[in-house]
Amino acid sequence: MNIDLKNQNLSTREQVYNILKDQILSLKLPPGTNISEKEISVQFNVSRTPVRESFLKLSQEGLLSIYPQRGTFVSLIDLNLVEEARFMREHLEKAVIRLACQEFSEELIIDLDMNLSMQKICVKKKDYKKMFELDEEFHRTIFKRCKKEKTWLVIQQMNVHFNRSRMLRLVTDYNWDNIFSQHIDIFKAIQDQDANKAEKIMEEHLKIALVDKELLKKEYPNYFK
Amino acid sequence: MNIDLKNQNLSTREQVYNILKDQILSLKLPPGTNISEKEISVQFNVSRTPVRESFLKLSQEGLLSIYPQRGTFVSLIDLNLVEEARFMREHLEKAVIRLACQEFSEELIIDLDMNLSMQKICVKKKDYKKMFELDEEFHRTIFKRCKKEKTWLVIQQMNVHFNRSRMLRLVTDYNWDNIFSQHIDIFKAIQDQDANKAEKIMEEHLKIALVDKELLKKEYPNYFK
DNA sequence: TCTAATGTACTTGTATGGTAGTATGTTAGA
DNA sequence: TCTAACATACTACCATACAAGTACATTAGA
Repeated sequence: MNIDLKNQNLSTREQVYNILKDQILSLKLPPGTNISEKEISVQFNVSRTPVRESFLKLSQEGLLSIYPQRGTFVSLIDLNLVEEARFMREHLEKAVIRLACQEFSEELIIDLDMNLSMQKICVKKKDYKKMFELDEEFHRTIFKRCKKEKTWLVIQQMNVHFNRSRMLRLVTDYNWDNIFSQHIDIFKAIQDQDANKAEKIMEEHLKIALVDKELLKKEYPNYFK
Repeated sequence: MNIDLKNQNLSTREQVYNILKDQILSLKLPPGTNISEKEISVQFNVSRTPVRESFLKLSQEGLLSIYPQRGTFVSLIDLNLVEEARFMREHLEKAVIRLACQEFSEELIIDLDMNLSMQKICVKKKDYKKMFELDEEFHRTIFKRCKKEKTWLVIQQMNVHFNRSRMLRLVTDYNWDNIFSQHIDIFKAIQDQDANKAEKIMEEHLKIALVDKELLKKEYPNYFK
Protein backbone atom coordinates (compact mmCIF):
# COMPACT_ATOMS: atom_id res chain seq x y z
CA MET A 1 0.00 0.00 0.00
CA ASN A 2 1.62 3.22 -1.15
CA ILE A 3 0.61 6.54 0.33
CA ASP A 4 1.24 9.84 -1.43
CA LEU A 5 2.28 12.84 0.62
CA LYS A 6 1.20 16.07 -0.98
CA ASN A 7 0.79 18.86 1.55
CA GLN A 8 3.56 21.27 0.69
CA ASN A 9 3.06 23.43 3.77
CA LEU A 10 4.12 20.72 6.16
CA SER A 11 7.52 19.05 6.15
CA THR A 12 7.77 15.39 5.21
CA ARG A 13 8.53 14.58 8.85
CA GLU A 14 5.36 16.30 10.10
CA GLN A 15 3.18 14.63 7.48
CA VAL A 16 4.53 11.18 8.28
CA TYR A 17 4.11 11.89 11.99
CA ASN A 18 0.49 13.00 11.58
CA ILE A 19 -0.47 9.97 9.51
CA LEU A 20 1.21 7.48 11.84
CA LYS A 21 -0.27 9.08 14.95
CA ASP A 22 -3.72 8.96 13.40
CA GLN A 23 -3.30 5.32 12.47
CA ILE A 24 -2.13 4.42 15.96
CA LEU A 25 -4.89 6.32 17.77
CA SER A 26 -7.54 4.87 15.49
CA LEU A 27 -6.13 1.39 16.10
CA LYS A 28 -5.50 0.83 12.39
CA LEU A 29 -2.06 0.09 13.75
CA PRO A 30 -3.05 -2.00 16.79
CA PRO A 31 -0.97 -2.12 19.98
CA GLY A 32 1.97 -4.49 19.59
CA THR A 33 2.29 -4.09 15.82
CA ASN A 34 5.87 -4.37 14.59
CA ILE A 35 6.89 -1.58 12.21
CA SER A 36 10.27 -0.53 10.85
CA GLU A 37 11.75 2.68 9.48
CA LYS A 38 12.49 0.98 6.19
CA GLU A 39 8.99 -0.44 5.80
CA ILE A 40 7.28 2.91 6.39
CA SER A 41 9.75 4.83 4.22
CA VAL A 42 8.97 2.50 1.30
CA GLN A 43 5.22 2.85 1.90
CA PHE A 44 5.40 6.65 1.88
CA ASN A 45 8.10 6.79 -0.79
CA VAL A 46 10.38 8.97 1.32
CA SER A 47 13.78 8.41 2.87
CA ARG A 48 14.29 6.88 6.28
CA THR A 49 15.31 10.15 7.93
CA PRO A 50 11.90 11.85 8.28
CA VAL A 51 10.36 8.50 9.19
CA ARG A 52 12.95 7.96 11.87
CA GLU A 53 12.37 11.43 13.32
CA SER A 54 8.62 10.75 13.42
CA PHE A 55 9.33 7.51 15.26
CA LEU A 56 11.37 9.35 17.89
CA LYS A 57 8.61 11.88 18.49
CA LEU A 58 5.96 9.18 18.76
CA SER A 59 8.12 7.21 21.18
CA GLN A 60 8.43 10.30 23.37
CA GLU A 61 4.66 10.47 23.48
CA GLY A 62 4.54 6.84 24.53
CA LEU A 63 2.88 5.63 21.34
CA LEU A 64 5.89 3.72 20.02
CA SER A 65 8.43 1.58 21.84
CA ILE A 66 11.86 1.55 20.19
CA TYR A 67 14.30 -1.23 21.01
CA PRO A 68 17.69 -0.48 19.40
CA GLN A 69 18.87 -3.05 16.89
CA ARG A 70 15.75 -5.10 17.56
CA GLY A 71 12.73 -3.26 16.34
CA THR A 72 9.97 -0.76 16.90
CA PHE A 73 6.50 -1.64 18.12
CA VAL A 74 3.24 0.20 18.67
CA SER A 75 3.07 0.58 22.47
CA LEU A 76 0.65 -1.54 24.42
CA ILE A 77 -2.02 0.42 26.26
CA ASP A 78 -0.88 1.07 29.82
CA LEU A 79 -3.91 1.09 32.12
CA ASN A 80 -1.92 2.79 34.85
CA LEU A 81 -1.33 5.70 32.50
CA VAL A 82 -5.01 5.73 31.60
CA GLU A 83 -5.84 6.09 35.28
CA GLU A 84 -3.25 8.83 35.74
CA ALA A 85 -4.65 10.74 32.79
CA ARG A 86 -8.11 10.52 34.31
CA PHE A 87 -6.75 11.70 37.65
CA MET A 88 -4.94 14.66 36.14
CA ARG A 89 -7.87 15.71 34.05
CA GLU A 90 -10.35 15.52 36.92
CA HIS A 91 -8.37 17.69 39.26
CA LEU A 92 -7.20 20.21 36.69
CA GLU A 93 -10.66 20.59 35.18
CA LYS A 94 -12.08 21.20 38.64
CA ALA A 95 -9.41 23.80 39.38
CA VAL A 96 -9.91 25.57 36.07
CA ILE A 97 -13.67 25.69 36.35
CA ARG A 98 -13.28 27.36 39.75
CA LEU A 99 -10.95 29.86 38.12
CA ALA A 100 -13.49 30.49 35.38
CA CYS A 101 -16.10 31.30 38.01
CA GLN A 102 -13.83 33.55 40.00
CA GLU A 103 -12.27 35.46 37.12
CA PHE A 104 -15.51 35.86 35.27
CA SER A 105 -14.88 36.89 31.64
CA GLU A 106 -17.45 38.00 29.10
CA GLU A 107 -15.45 36.43 26.24
CA LEU A 108 -15.72 33.00 27.82
CA ILE A 109 -19.50 33.34 28.13
CA ILE A 110 -19.77 34.33 24.48
CA ASP A 111 -17.58 31.44 23.30
CA LEU A 112 -19.44 28.88 25.37
CA ASP A 113 -22.82 30.27 24.37
CA MET A 114 -21.97 29.83 20.69
CA ASN A 115 -20.60 26.37 21.26
CA LEU A 116 -23.69 25.29 23.17
CA SER A 117 -26.08 26.50 20.48
CA MET A 118 -24.21 24.32 18.00
CA GLN A 119 -24.30 21.41 20.44
CA LYS A 120 -28.06 21.79 20.66
CA ILE A 121 -28.35 21.36 16.90
CA CYS A 122 -26.06 18.35 16.85
CA VAL A 123 -27.95 16.61 19.61
CA LYS A 124 -31.18 17.16 17.76
CA LYS A 125 -29.69 15.91 14.47
CA LYS A 126 -27.89 13.09 16.27
CA ASP A 127 -24.63 14.17 14.59
CA TYR A 128 -22.41 12.45 17.14
CA LYS A 129 -19.15 12.94 15.29
CA LYS A 130 -19.57 16.70 15.31
CA MET A 131 -20.87 16.54 18.85
CA PHE A 132 -17.69 14.78 19.89
CA GLU A 133 -15.64 17.67 18.53
CA LEU A 134 -17.85 20.30 20.15
CA ASP A 135 -17.49 18.52 23.48
CA GLU A 136 -13.71 18.76 23.25
CA GLU A 137 -13.99 22.36 22.11
CA PHE A 138 -16.22 23.23 25.07
CA HIS A 139 -13.64 22.11 27.59
CA ARG A 140 -10.69 23.53 25.66
CA THR A 141 -12.38 26.93 25.53
CA ILE A 142 -12.58 27.10 29.31
CA PHE A 143 -8.87 26.35 29.63
CA LYS A 144 -8.00 28.80 26.88
CA ARG A 145 -9.93 31.71 28.37
CA CYS A 146 -8.34 31.04 31.76
CA LYS A 147 -4.91 31.20 30.13
CA LYS A 148 -4.29 27.54 30.74
CA GLU A 149 -3.96 26.40 27.15
CA LYS A 150 -0.70 24.53 27.67
CA THR A 151 -2.28 22.71 30.61
CA TRP A 152 -4.99 21.50 28.25
CA LEU A 153 -2.38 20.31 25.78
CA VAL A 154 -0.60 18.33 28.50
CA ILE A 155 -3.87 16.67 29.49
CA GLN A 156 -4.53 15.83 25.85
CA GLN A 157 -1.12 14.26 25.51
CA MET A 158 -1.67 12.12 28.59
CA ASN A 159 -4.99 11.16 27.11
CA VAL A 160 -3.62 9.34 24.07
CA HIS A 161 -3.65 6.03 25.88
CA PHE A 162 -7.13 6.67 27.19
CA ASN A 163 -8.33 7.62 23.73
CA ARG A 164 -7.10 4.35 22.31
CA SER A 165 -8.94 2.36 24.95
CA ARG A 166 -12.01 4.47 24.29
CA MET A 167 -11.83 3.52 20.61
CA LEU A 168 -12.53 -0.03 21.66
CA ARG A 169 -15.99 1.04 22.72
CA LEU A 170 -18.52 2.61 20.46
CA VAL A 171 -18.53 6.37 20.85
CA THR A 172 -22.21 6.44 20.06
CA ASP A 173 -22.82 4.57 23.29
CA TYR A 174 -22.60 7.89 25.07
CA ASN A 175 -25.71 9.56 26.35
CA TRP A 176 -25.20 12.82 24.51
CA ASP A 177 -28.45 14.34 25.77
CA ASN A 178 -27.17 13.98 29.29
CA ILE A 179 -23.76 15.40 28.41
CA PHE A 180 -25.37 18.37 26.71
CA SER A 181 -27.54 19.19 29.71
CA GLN A 182 -24.50 19.00 31.97
CA HIS A 183 -22.70 21.46 29.72
CA ILE A 184 -25.66 23.80 30.09
CA ASP A 185 -25.49 23.46 33.87
CA ILE A 186 -21.76 24.23 33.85
CA PHE A 187 -22.43 27.26 31.69
CA LYS A 188 -25.06 28.53 34.12
CA ALA A 189 -22.80 27.98 37.11
CA ILE A 190 -20.11 30.09 35.47
CA GLN A 191 -22.64 32.82 34.76
CA ASP A 192 -23.73 32.74 38.40
CA GLN A 193 -20.06 32.57 39.44
CA ASP A 194 -20.97 29.66 41.68
CA ALA A 195 -17.60 27.88 41.89
CA ASN A 196 -18.71 25.14 44.27
CA LYS A 197 -21.64 24.18 42.11
CA ALA A 198 -19.56 24.30 38.93
CA GLU A 199 -16.89 22.06 40.41
CA LYS A 200 -19.46 19.55 41.57
CA ILE A 201 -21.13 19.33 38.16
CA MET A 202 -17.75 18.98 36.47
CA GLU A 203 -16.85 16.09 38.74
CA GLU A 204 -20.05 14.30 37.80
CA HIS A 205 -19.58 15.21 34.16
CA LEU A 206 -16.17 13.57 33.85
CA LYS A 207 -17.41 10.31 35.32
CA ILE A 208 -19.36 9.64 32.14
CA ALA A 209 -16.20 9.05 30.15
CA LEU A 210 -15.08 6.25 32.43
CA VAL A 211 -14.49 2.92 30.80
CA ASP A 212 -14.51 -0.50 32.38
CA LYS A 213 -10.81 -1.22 32.24
CA GLU A 214 -10.94 -4.81 33.41
CA LEU A 215 -13.62 -5.66 30.89
CA LEU A 216 -11.55 -4.23 28.05
CA LYS A 217 -8.50 -6.11 29.22
CA LYS A 218 -10.44 -9.35 29.08
CA GLU A 219 -11.79 -8.68 25.61
CA TYR A 220 -8.51 -7.48 24.08
CA PRO A 221 -5.76 -9.09 26.21
CA ASN A 222 -3.08 -8.55 23.55
CA TYR A 223 -3.60 -4.79 23.47
CA PHE A 224 -2.74 -4.16 27.11
CA LYS A 225 0.36 -4.20 29.21
CA MET B 1 35.87 23.87 23.22
CA ASN B 2 35.78 20.17 22.47
CA ILE B 3 33.79 17.80 24.64
CA ASP B 4 34.48 14.08 24.76
CA LEU B 5 31.59 11.68 24.99
CA LYS B 6 32.53 8.52 26.78
CA ASN B 7 29.54 6.82 28.34
CA GLN B 8 29.10 3.65 26.35
CA ASN B 9 25.80 2.72 27.93
CA LEU B 10 23.96 5.69 26.48
CA SER B 11 23.61 6.39 22.78
CA THR B 12 25.35 9.39 21.27
CA ARG B 13 21.98 11.08 20.87
CA GLU B 14 21.11 10.65 24.56
CA GLN B 15 24.48 11.93 25.73
CA VAL B 16 24.28 15.02 23.54
CA TYR B 17 20.71 15.59 24.70
CA ASN B 18 21.64 15.34 28.38
CA ILE B 19 24.57 17.74 28.08
CA LEU B 20 22.62 20.32 26.08
CA LYS B 21 19.64 20.15 28.42
CA ASP B 22 21.89 20.64 31.42
CA GLN B 23 23.59 23.62 29.79
CA ILE B 24 20.25 25.22 28.93
CA LEU B 25 18.71 24.69 32.38
CA SER B 26 21.82 25.98 34.11
CA LEU B 27 21.79 29.04 31.83
CA LYS B 28 25.27 28.27 30.52
CA LEU B 29 23.41 28.52 27.25
CA PRO B 30 21.28 31.59 28.01
CA PRO B 31 17.83 32.16 26.49
CA GLY B 32 18.13 33.54 22.97
CA THR B 33 21.50 31.94 22.22
CA ASN B 34 21.94 30.97 18.60
CA ILE B 35 23.26 27.43 18.13
CA SER B 36 23.50 25.25 15.04
CA GLU B 37 23.58 21.51 14.42
CA LYS B 38 26.93 21.85 12.69
CA GLU B 39 28.51 23.87 15.51
CA ILE B 40 27.51 21.39 18.19
CA SER B 41 28.48 18.37 16.10
CA VAL B 42 32.00 19.79 15.72
CA GLN B 43 32.20 20.54 19.46
CA PHE B 44 31.22 16.99 20.39
CA ASN B 45 33.08 15.42 17.48
CA VAL B 46 30.02 13.51 16.26
CA SER B 47 27.92 13.70 13.14
CA ARG B 48 24.95 16.00 12.69
CA THR B 49 22.43 13.18 12.99
CA PRO B 50 22.45 12.58 16.78
CA VAL B 51 22.79 16.33 17.38
CA ARG B 52 19.82 17.02 15.18
CA GLU B 53 17.73 14.41 16.97
CA SER B 54 18.63 15.98 20.31
CA PHE B 55 17.56 19.36 18.95
CA LEU B 56 14.18 17.95 17.94
CA LYS B 57 13.58 16.49 21.39
CA LEU B 58 14.61 19.71 23.12
CA SER B 59 12.34 21.72 20.84
CA GLN B 60 9.44 19.46 21.79
CA GLU B 61 10.12 20.26 25.42
CA GLY B 62 10.07 23.96 24.61
CA LEU B 63 13.76 24.50 25.34
CA LEU B 64 14.81 25.13 21.74
CA SER B 65 13.06 27.03 18.95
CA ILE B 66 13.87 25.70 15.48
CA TYR B 67 13.27 27.92 12.46
CA PRO B 68 13.81 25.90 9.26
CA GLN B 69 16.58 27.19 7.01
CA ARG B 70 17.17 30.09 9.43
CA GLY B 71 18.54 28.76 12.66
CA THR B 72 17.95 27.33 16.10
CA PHE B 73 17.80 29.36 19.30
CA VAL B 74 17.54 28.61 23.01
CA SER B 75 13.92 29.46 23.83
CA LEU B 76 13.14 32.58 25.78
CA ILE B 77 11.52 31.96 29.16
CA ASP B 78 7.76 32.15 28.81
CA LEU B 79 6.27 33.55 32.02
CA ASN B 80 2.82 32.33 31.07
CA LEU B 81 4.20 28.80 31.01
CA VAL B 82 5.87 29.38 34.37
CA GLU B 83 2.51 30.36 35.81
CA GLU B 84 0.81 27.34 34.24
CA ALA B 85 3.45 25.03 35.70
CA ARG B 86 2.86 26.54 39.14
CA PHE B 87 -0.90 26.14 38.69
CA MET B 88 -0.60 22.50 37.65
CA ARG B 89 1.77 21.63 40.43
CA GLU B 90 -0.32 23.27 43.15
CA HIS B 91 -3.53 21.48 42.25
CA LEU B 92 -1.98 18.10 41.53
CA GLU B 93 0.14 18.13 44.69
CA LYS B 94 -2.95 18.96 46.73
CA ALA B 95 -4.89 16.15 45.09
CA VAL B 96 -2.11 13.63 45.59
CA ILE B 97 -1.53 14.51 49.23
CA ARG B 98 -5.24 13.93 49.88
CA LEU B 99 -4.87 10.56 48.18
CA ALA B 100 -1.87 9.78 50.36
CA CYS B 101 -3.94 10.45 53.46
CA GLN B 102 -6.91 8.42 52.30
CA GLU B 103 -5.03 5.43 50.94
CA PHE B 104 -2.64 5.26 53.84
CA SER B 105 0.37 3.07 53.03
CA GLU B 106 3.09 1.90 55.37
CA GLU B 107 5.70 2.01 52.60
CA LEU B 108 5.12 5.71 52.08
CA ILE B 109 5.61 6.40 55.78
CA ILE B 110 8.86 4.46 55.79
CA ASP B 111 10.20 6.24 52.68
CA LEU B 112 9.31 9.67 53.98
CA ASP B 113 10.69 8.92 57.41
CA MET B 114 14.06 7.99 55.95
CA ASN B 115 14.07 11.02 53.70
CA LEU B 116 13.25 13.34 56.59
CA SER B 117 16.01 12.00 58.80
CA MET B 118 18.47 12.81 56.03
CA GLN B 119 16.92 16.24 55.60
CA LYS B 120 17.48 16.86 59.28
CA ILE B 121 21.19 16.21 58.89
CA CYS B 122 21.46 18.41 55.80
CA VAL B 123 19.73 21.31 57.49
CA LYS B 124 22.08 21.02 60.43
CA LYS B 125 25.14 20.81 58.16
CA LYS B 126 23.74 23.52 55.88
CA ASP B 127 24.30 21.22 52.90
CA TYR B 128 21.83 23.04 50.67
CA LYS B 129 22.70 21.24 47.46
CA LYS B 130 21.85 17.88 48.96
CA MET B 131 18.85 19.41 50.68
CA PHE B 132 17.58 20.59 47.32
CA GLU B 133 17.68 17.01 46.04
CA LEU B 134 16.00 15.62 49.15
CA ASP B 135 13.24 18.19 48.78
CA GLU B 136 12.54 16.97 45.24
CA GLU B 137 12.77 13.38 46.41
CA PHE B 138 10.29 14.01 49.22
CA HIS B 139 7.60 15.18 46.82
CA ARG B 140 8.39 12.59 44.18
CA THR B 141 8.05 9.81 46.75
CA ILE B 142 4.50 10.84 47.57
CA PHE B 143 3.54 10.73 43.89
CA LYS B 144 5.30 7.42 43.40
CA ARG B 145 3.63 5.68 46.33
CA CYS B 146 0.25 6.93 45.12
CA LYS B 147 0.98 5.44 41.68
CA LYS B 148 1.15 8.84 40.09
CA GLU B 149 4.72 8.74 38.87
CA LYS B 150 3.96 9.83 35.33
CA THR B 151 2.01 12.77 36.71
CA TRP B 152 5.13 13.85 38.58
CA LEU B 153 7.18 13.56 35.37
CA VAL B 154 4.69 15.76 33.52
CA ILE B 155 4.92 18.39 36.24
CA GLN B 156 8.71 18.24 36.08
CA GLN B 157 8.62 18.74 32.34
CA MET B 158 6.39 21.78 32.66
CA ASN B 159 8.77 23.04 35.31
CA VAL B 160 11.77 23.44 33.01
CA HIS B 161 10.88 27.07 32.31
CA PHE B 162 10.28 27.72 35.98
CA ASN B 163 13.59 26.11 36.88
CA ARG B 164 15.46 28.41 34.53
CA SER B 165 13.87 31.47 36.07
CA ARG B 166 14.67 30.09 39.50
CA MET B 167 18.32 29.80 38.51
CA LEU B 168 18.38 33.57 38.26
CA ARG B 169 17.88 33.73 42.01
CA LEU B 170 20.20 32.15 44.49
CA VAL B 171 18.86 28.83 45.69
CA THR B 172 20.49 29.42 49.06
CA ASP B 173 18.08 32.27 49.60
CA TYR B 174 15.54 29.69 50.66
CA ASN B 175 14.62 29.31 54.28
CA TRP B 176 15.45 25.63 54.51
CA ASP B 177 14.60 25.37 58.21
CA ASN B 178 11.10 26.49 57.42
CA ILE B 179 10.81 24.08 54.49
CA PHE B 180 12.01 21.21 56.66
CA SER B 181 9.48 21.89 59.40
CA GLN B 182 6.71 22.01 56.79
CA HIS B 183 7.81 18.63 55.49
CA ILE B 184 7.55 17.31 59.04
CA ASP B 185 4.03 18.71 59.33
CA ILE B 186 3.01 17.10 56.05
CA PHE B 187 4.43 13.81 57.27
CA LYS B 188 2.43 14.02 60.50
CA ALA B 189 -0.74 14.88 58.65
CA ILE B 190 -0.34 11.79 56.49
CA GLN B 191 0.21 9.66 59.59
CA ASP B 192 -2.94 11.12 61.13
CA GLN B 193 -4.71 10.67 57.78
CA ASP B 194 -5.90 14.26 58.10
CA ALA B 195 -6.42 15.14 54.43
CA ASN B 196 -7.70 18.66 55.00
CA LYS B 197 -4.78 19.62 57.15
CA ALA B 198 -2.27 18.05 54.75
CA GLU B 199 -3.73 19.89 51.78
CA LYS B 200 -3.61 23.19 53.63
CA ILE B 201 0.04 22.77 54.61
CA MET B 202 0.95 21.75 51.07
CA GLU B 203 -0.67 24.88 49.71
CA GLU B 204 1.39 27.02 52.05
CA HIS B 205 4.47 24.96 51.34
CA LEU B 206 4.39 25.56 47.59
CA LYS B 207 4.10 29.31 48.00
CA ILE B 208 7.72 29.43 49.16
CA ALA B 209 8.99 28.62 45.70
CA LEU B 210 7.25 31.60 44.14
CA VAL B 211 9.49 34.05 42.34
CA ASP B 212 8.82 37.68 41.59
CA LYS B 213 8.30 37.42 37.86
CA GLU B 214 8.11 41.10 37.09
CA LEU B 215 11.30 41.81 38.98
CA LEU B 216 13.16 39.12 37.03
CA LYS B 217 11.82 40.46 33.78
CA LYS B 218 13.19 43.89 34.61
CA GLU B 219 16.61 42.56 35.56
CA TYR B 220 16.99 40.18 32.60
CA PRO B 221 14.76 41.62 29.86
CA ASN B 222 16.52 39.69 27.08
CA TYR B 223 15.80 36.34 28.69
CA PHE B 224 12.02 36.61 28.61
CA LYS B 225 9.36 36.51 25.97
C1' DT C 1 25.02 58.37 -3.06
C1' DC C 2 21.49 55.30 -3.35
C1' DT C 3 19.26 51.13 -5.00
C1' DA C 4 18.81 46.68 -6.70
C1' DA C 5 20.82 42.52 -8.31
C1' DT C 6 23.86 38.92 -7.21
C1' DG C 7 27.09 35.92 -5.03
C1' DT C 8 28.41 33.63 -0.89
C1' DA C 9 28.12 31.57 3.32
C1' DC C 10 25.31 30.05 6.28
C1' DT C 11 20.90 27.37 8.04
C1' DT C 12 17.79 23.14 8.50
C1' DG C 13 15.56 19.27 5.69
C1' DT C 14 16.12 14.97 3.18
C1' DA C 15 18.47 10.92 0.97
C1' DT C 16 21.60 7.20 1.36
C1' DG C 17 25.44 4.13 2.63
C1' DG C 18 27.77 1.78 6.11
C1' DT C 19 28.13 -0.13 11.14
C1' DA C 20 27.09 -2.81 15.03
C1' DG C 21 24.02 -5.48 17.31
C1' DT C 22 19.96 -8.89 17.52
C1' DA C 23 16.87 -12.73 16.15
C1' DT C 24 16.34 -16.74 13.68
C1' DG C 25 16.85 -20.61 10.76
C1' DT C 26 20.23 -23.91 9.11
C1' DT C 27 23.77 -27.03 9.33
C1' DA C 28 27.52 -29.72 11.25
C1' DG C 29 28.80 -32.64 14.95
C1' DA C 30 27.99 -35.79 18.73
C1' DT D 1 17.52 -36.73 18.15
C1' DC D 2 19.62 -33.07 20.30
C1' DT D 3 22.92 -29.27 20.68
C1' DA D 4 25.94 -25.72 19.36
C1' DA D 5 28.28 -23.08 15.85
C1' DC D 6 27.39 -20.33 12.03
C1' DA D 7 25.23 -17.85 8.14
C1' DT D 8 21.70 -14.76 6.99
C1' DA D 9 18.52 -11.29 7.23
C1' DC D 10 16.81 -8.16 9.67
C1' DT D 11 16.99 -3.85 13.11
C1' DA D 12 18.09 0.97 14.72
C1' DC D 13 22.21 4.05 14.97
C1' DC D 14 25.42 7.08 12.95
C1' DA D 15 28.11 9.55 9.21
C1' DT D 16 27.96 12.01 5.15
C1' DA D 17 26.41 14.22 0.84
C1' DC D 18 23.17 16.93 -1.35
C1' DA D 19 18.99 19.99 -1.69
C1' DA D 20 16.36 24.06 -0.64
C1' DG D 21 15.83 28.18 1.57
C1' DT D 22 17.55 32.44 4.22
C1' DA D 23 20.61 36.35 5.60
C1' DC D 24 23.81 39.47 4.36
C1' DA D 25 27.76 41.57 2.25
C1' DT D 26 29.38 42.95 -2.18
C1' DT D 27 28.98 44.92 -6.50
C1' DA D 28 27.05 46.91 -10.65
C1' DG D 29 24.20 50.42 -12.45
C1' DA D 30 21.71 54.74 -12.39
